[in-house]
Amino acid sequence: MPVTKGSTIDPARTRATILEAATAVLYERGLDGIGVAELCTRIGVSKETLYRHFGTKDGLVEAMLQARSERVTSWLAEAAAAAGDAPGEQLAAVFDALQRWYDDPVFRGCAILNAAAQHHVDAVRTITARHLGHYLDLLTGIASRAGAVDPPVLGRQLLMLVEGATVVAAHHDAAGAGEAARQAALTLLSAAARPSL
Amino acid sequence: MPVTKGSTIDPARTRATILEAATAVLYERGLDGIGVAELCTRIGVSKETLYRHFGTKDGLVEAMLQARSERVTSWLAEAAAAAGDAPGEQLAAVFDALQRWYDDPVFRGCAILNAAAQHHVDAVRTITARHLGHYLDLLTGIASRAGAVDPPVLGRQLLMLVEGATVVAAHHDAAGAGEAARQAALTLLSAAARPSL
DNA sequence: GGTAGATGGTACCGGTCGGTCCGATCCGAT
DNA sequence: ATCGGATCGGACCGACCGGTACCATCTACC
Repeated sequence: MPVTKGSTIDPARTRATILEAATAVLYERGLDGIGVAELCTRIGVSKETLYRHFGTKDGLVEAMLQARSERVTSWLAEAAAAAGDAPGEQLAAVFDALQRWYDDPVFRGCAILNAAAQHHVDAVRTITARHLGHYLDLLTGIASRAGAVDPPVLGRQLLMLVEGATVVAAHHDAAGAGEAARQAALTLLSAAARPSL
Repeated sequence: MPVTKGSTIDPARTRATILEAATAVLYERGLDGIGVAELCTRIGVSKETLYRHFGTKDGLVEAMLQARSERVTSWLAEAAAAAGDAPGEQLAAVFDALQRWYDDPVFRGCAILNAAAQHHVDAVRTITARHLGHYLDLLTGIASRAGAVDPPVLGRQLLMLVEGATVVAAHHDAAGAGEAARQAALTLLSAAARPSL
């Protein structure tokens, strides 16, 4: 957790290190749950360095949420891709990946949605909307390849299952949330692909 | 018992007024987005009165979330009950009620989940879990009366749709979120009630 | 009219907030 | 050997935080 500055003074590396450590601490404590001073001691960096890299606390938050969105989105997309070409398999893989996330002891819900729930800054709302948009694209693609009658609608319903499962896992009971959502998702997928049955 | 009434101006009414006004302001601004001083001027009450009724800011927050949970839960239950005895109709009524909520210009997601996303206090987490539990009871009851093979599982899946629709409506696009979720819910209900088809 | 509780208004408290600044130190390149 | 950028550690700032104290005022009941 302390700054592991390799052999070089490398601003880019310092920035990345701050980002990674700050993400963990702010996720655990909440954006307003820790001040900049304590945050800096926890991640082992001076206030001046943090402010030189990110300007303001809000700047750090935005950079961190943006990075988190990209990481999580590609992580889900890769989980789907690794499951092969069958849309049903890809969808199941997405929810299996989510369940693994829910089982992480530090899981506290989606960091981006948590941030949007408390921070009214426009930049955060923009990042959040785009984040959900990326999820929607992934799920709509699966719906489309499954031959759904109305892929955008099914994609949206699957997005609701993803987000709903995350909320339930975070605030009610994480055990089996991913599996329950996966089963519901596959039911919707089948019904949409063969509406006559 | 004749005693007790030493009161004069009606503290209970004052308390209720504070609770109602504070709910609106804190929902709009976020729990940490406004200080007690400004909050008091906004709701037209002195700090001393507020602190005498609720002890601390956290006390106010907890009382407010508890009241909100009860109001919203009974509101949804009544919407379902008003739809008659058919489980499918009741379920549809729930999502129709949600869509009306989403269409409110001040809609910013579920106040209770928003609070839980930022506040790590145990009392808030407890209120949130219980709140979701009440939703779950309502939906599991519908699932059961619909003859679902496994009412608890279907109830949980329906809960995910409710919460997912709320998240999507709050942070992505409110238009038609309730309708999309309703359609998905009815599909799940049909599939669970007649698994052989 | 007297009295007691409820309230408003306001000054005040210690602490913490986000953010700035400066000197000392470290490091890689020259 | 030296120099310049990156970093650290901490002092410092004004503003605001949640919370308390005090007092004048108001209102309902006697």
